[in-house]
Order: sequence, then C-alpha cells, then structure tokens
Amino acid sequence: MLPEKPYSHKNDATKLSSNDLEEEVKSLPIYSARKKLVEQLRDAETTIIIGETASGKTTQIPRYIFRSGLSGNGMIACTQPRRVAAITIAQRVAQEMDVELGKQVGYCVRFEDFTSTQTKIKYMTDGMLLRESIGDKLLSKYSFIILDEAHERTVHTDILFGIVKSAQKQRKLFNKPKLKLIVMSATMDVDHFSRYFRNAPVLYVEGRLHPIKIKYTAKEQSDYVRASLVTVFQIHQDEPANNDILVFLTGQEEIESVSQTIKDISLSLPPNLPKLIICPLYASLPHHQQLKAFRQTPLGSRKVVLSTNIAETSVTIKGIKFVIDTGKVKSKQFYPATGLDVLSVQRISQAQAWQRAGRAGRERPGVVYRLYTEAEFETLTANTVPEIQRTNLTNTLLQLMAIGINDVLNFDFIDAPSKDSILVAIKELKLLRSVSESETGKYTLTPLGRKMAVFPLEPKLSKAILCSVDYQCVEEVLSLAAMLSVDSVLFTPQAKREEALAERRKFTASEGDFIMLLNIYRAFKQNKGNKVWCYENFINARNMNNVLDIRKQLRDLCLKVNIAVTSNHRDINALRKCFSLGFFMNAAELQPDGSYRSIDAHETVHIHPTSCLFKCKPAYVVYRELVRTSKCYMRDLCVVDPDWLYDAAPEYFQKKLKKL
DNA sequence: GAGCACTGC
Repeated sequence: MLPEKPYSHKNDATKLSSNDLEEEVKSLPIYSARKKLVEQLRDAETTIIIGETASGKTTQIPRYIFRSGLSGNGMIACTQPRRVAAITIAQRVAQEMDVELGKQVGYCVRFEDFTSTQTKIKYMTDGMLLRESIGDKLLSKYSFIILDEAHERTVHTDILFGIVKSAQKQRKLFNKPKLKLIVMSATMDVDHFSRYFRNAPVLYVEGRLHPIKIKYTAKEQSDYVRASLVTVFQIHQDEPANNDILVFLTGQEEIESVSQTIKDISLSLPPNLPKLIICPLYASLPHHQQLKAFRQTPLGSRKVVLSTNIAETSVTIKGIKFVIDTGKVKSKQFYPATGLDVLSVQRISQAQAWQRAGRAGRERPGVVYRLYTEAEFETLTANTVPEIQRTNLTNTLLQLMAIGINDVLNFDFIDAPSKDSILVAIKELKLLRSVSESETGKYTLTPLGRKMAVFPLEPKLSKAILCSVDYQCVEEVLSLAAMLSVDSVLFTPQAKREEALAERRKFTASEGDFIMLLNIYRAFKQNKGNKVWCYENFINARNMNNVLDIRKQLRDLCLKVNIAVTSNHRDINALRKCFSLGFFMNAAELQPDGSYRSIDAHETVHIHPTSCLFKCKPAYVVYRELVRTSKCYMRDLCVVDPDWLYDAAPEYFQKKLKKL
C-alpha cells in the first residue's frame, strides 16, 4: 500500500514521469504474483487477502482485475475507512494508469463525487458504499467489491460484510451477475474472516516492511508518562542525530505536558547533543501546527513526535526510526445499561501494539521500545474490540432497517453486539416513533423513520428536522443541526483563554448552548464567513466551513424528500420545541438541592463547566450528550418547558414520573 | 469548576 499523504489535496499529487511510475509499480512485491493472483480471484467468490504495509495491494489489485477483464461490465469498488485515503489512492492509481481522474478511475466521499459514467474503478469510503446500499441492497452496479483495511473493523465495514454476503446470495438466487468480494486486511483476524465467508481462501501478499527490533522493559512501569520521558532521553543520548522518535501517548493534555517537560530538560543537556525538535500531534491541533510533525528533520537535529492514536493509522510520518509505545490508548465505550459514554485510558491490544511497531520500519530497520514487560504483552487481548461492540447502535440500526433488514437482532454480524445494546437502541428508535413493533414482536420502519434515515445525522437530530416542518422553522433547525454535527466551533487557546471567553459572552443565550450556537452561525453568516472575523471572535473557521457543507447537504436532502424549507427567524421557541421533540429522552430536572436528575435513568447529573448555563439553574433542560469523567456531565444544553417534553411523548413521561 | 482519543455519512 502507498504511504498515505494525509494533508495533500486533489491537485498536488506528486508529478512523476511515466517511466519512473512504471518502474515503481513493477518493483512492488505484488507485481511478480499478479498472474497467479488473477487466476485465484477468477475461481473464488470471496477471497481474503492478507498483505503487509507497502505491498501495493490497494493500488494494484483493482487494476489487475480491470485489465484481466474479470470485472466484466460491472464496476470495481474499493472501500477505505478514511476520506483522505480514498482520495489520494484514487489520484495515484489514475496517474499510474495515465488516465484523467474521474474518468476510468474515480473516487466518492461525502461532499465529493469524482466519478463519471466511464468510471470502472471507484475508491470510496466504507460509509459511502453503505449509504448506496440503502437504494440498492444488491449493489447491482458492482461486479467486484473490495473491503480494504478490514482489520480496522469500523462499524461501516462490519455492516458491509453482512450486506455484501447477503447480496452475493441474493444475486445467485435471482440469476443476476455474480458479485465477487475481496476482504483485504493486515495480518490479524485471518481465520475469523475466512470462517465468516464460508471458508474463503486466504492469499498472502508479501510486504516491504523492514525488520523491527522489539524491546520490552525488564520491570512493570507504574508511570508510563515518566517512562516515556526517560526513554526519549536515553535514545537521544545514545543514538546519532536524524533518527527520529515517535511516542504514542493518550491525549492532548498529556502530550502538552510531556512536550513542556522535554523542552525544560533539554536546556540542561550537554551542548554536543543534537537539537531536539518537539512536535505534538493530535486531531484537534490546528492544521498548521500539525504540519510541523511532517516536515523533514534538518541535518544534525532529532525530531520527537508526541502523538495520540492519530499516528497509528490515520497519518504516516516519514523518517521514524524509534517508536515508543506506552501501551495505552484513550477510547470511548458505550454502556447500554446506563446509556452512558465513558471515555477512559485503556490498555491497547496486541494487534495495536504491532500496528504501532510497524510505524518504525517504513524506510529502514527500526526499533520499538515497549514500556511494558513481555509478560504484560502476553496478557493484552489479541484484537481490539470491534467498534460495533463499543458504540451506541441507534443510528446503525436505523440504517440497517432503511436498507431493508428489519430483523436486526438476527442480522449476520461477523461479531454481534450484545443483545442489550441492540434492544436499548430499538427502544430509543421506538420512542422517536421511527420504528414500530407488531403484536408478534416484528419491527418495521415507520414512514417517519424512513425519512429520518435519509439524513446523515444521529436520529434525534433527524427527528428535530422532521418536526420543524410543523413549526415552519426548517431553515433554523438545519443551521443548528449542522452546527451540532461538527467538532466544536469554539476555539479557546490556552494563552488567550480569558480573552476568548470574554468574546464568547456576546453569543451566549439564556436559553442555553443550542441557541448560542445558532447565534454564532447567524453572526458568521452576517460577516460572510470572514476569516479575520472568525479569528477575532475565537471561532474555528475550518469547522464553520464544514458547517456550511453539511447544512447544504441537509437542505438538499430536505428538498429530495419533499420537505418545504420554511423559515421563522424570530420565534426561538419554535426551534426549541423542535429540539425538545428530538431530545426529550435526554431531559433533566432541577432538584431542590440544586443538582439535576436525569428523567430517563434517574441519575444525578451536572451541568458541564464549559456550558454557557454553568452558573444558571433552569428548572428543565435537554442535553446533547452525557459523559462520565469525574462526575456525570451534561454537555450542550437547551432550556425547555416541561410541557413541551410531556407533549413529545406523553406515555413515556407518565411512566417516568410515576417512578419518581 | 472541568479538561474530548479517532473516524464517517
């Protein structure tokens, strides 16, 4: 596979002469095996291909299939978990085949469809293919589907396993053209995939990874942050310059603190040591600061990249010789019993440890320092728990039912989520009146649910949009739904914290964070999306532009399902009522002692200190989400009238209030 | 008075 180029855009693919490209393609390990590969793909309905990094499988296999005529009149889809990967790989393959991007080779990701009627090889996100299956669950356009990076086990890929398997069967049953499937994965989980696909044959493709030396600690480490600091300086003193280090840490705060400590200590190092260049790397770091980690290290210096899991799969940094693996990761887990998301630091799996190790040997032999003992490594779980078993399934089940799979409890999951988790999601969909249950216990999508599934949003937000039709404030609800769909638009740099908070005050609303976000959207529009305005008001311009894209998509979808896009600029209550109808099950009530109690689970909850209502005590609120850290916090609030809640679901509140 | 990892439609 090609090294990802995470931050390049569609026009700056490196220009290589066609001779150079030809040579490069022929030197790929997969090239010599191509004839045999095609023969094997011809015979099998489903094939599992295991290939290490840099084997060329992602770029070359679709070409081999196309050239050999195996794909016939159908298209070849190749899915990726990430947008940038789909885009950059398509660019590369178009260049290699010397065709214009968007003609024979194209890509399709949200907001960008770079394909045409001529497209034969289509790189796309897994979520995009899943969305296509809503319209056509037999995936009739395609003769080959390649599910790449299958070991990452995203919810989308996991669901696609079942959808494609069923499409293969259905097509056979109805005498339609065959659908061939290729599952491409790194080394783990091979037998698991093969068994799920009726003992599909497994092919191995050699990679080009250099040898990696693994070092364990002799003793267990109680403080992995400290251990990582010690290791950085040990390497720094013993190894020549320009041998860069990548350290895996868990989060922003940890990274900033380690960064500061390294800077402090390096002041007192002997002057003959190479200069240290410290590069923090995490997703919420502003773009231009992230770029520092990708710059080539000047001769005689050493780069130390302090990264979250973003460097495990999403981005690749060149020139890394040493990896320091703390063995920890911050991850989010959904607990169906409480309906709570908990974000916490956990131990990684062995598969993740190998993935991290692989980041050291991309250009030359590397070394990994595992900050745990070999015995500890043996106790790590072999594979990461698939996302589908860690997440709230409400949206996923709505999508499944929109595809036409009503018996969600018996869907052919490769690894099924718990029954509790499925039942909790169904209960929520029933409360939103998007799913109905017959007397015999069969679930069906209601007409409302069918419309909700059209929107790429969490069902509570889709519900608010559909309710806004009755209140004639569709435009306003779309704006807020888009604002709630992106990473925070608020930018609070540590150094100018007070100033940022002061600027923000002009947007705050007594009705809560939802209305504050609407105020920001309106001010942004009034200032025509001016970048300087964003900067002066501590608003993240990139995320605001994302809001505009999403809002346009949502508006187009409204028109598609015949929703009249009405507007009611003045009546903020109408807007709040719509969100009450979507979020009524996220309601909390003020208690006499000043705390809040969630109406659904009767838990004591608190207003998050970042909320603009932090110092207020409204009687009733709905919240966007509940997160457990040191306490149970409600984030993103909207003040509501209890009558609105009651009207949203009278039976539900009758039951809940009886219990109080 | 807290402190959010990472994707995707």
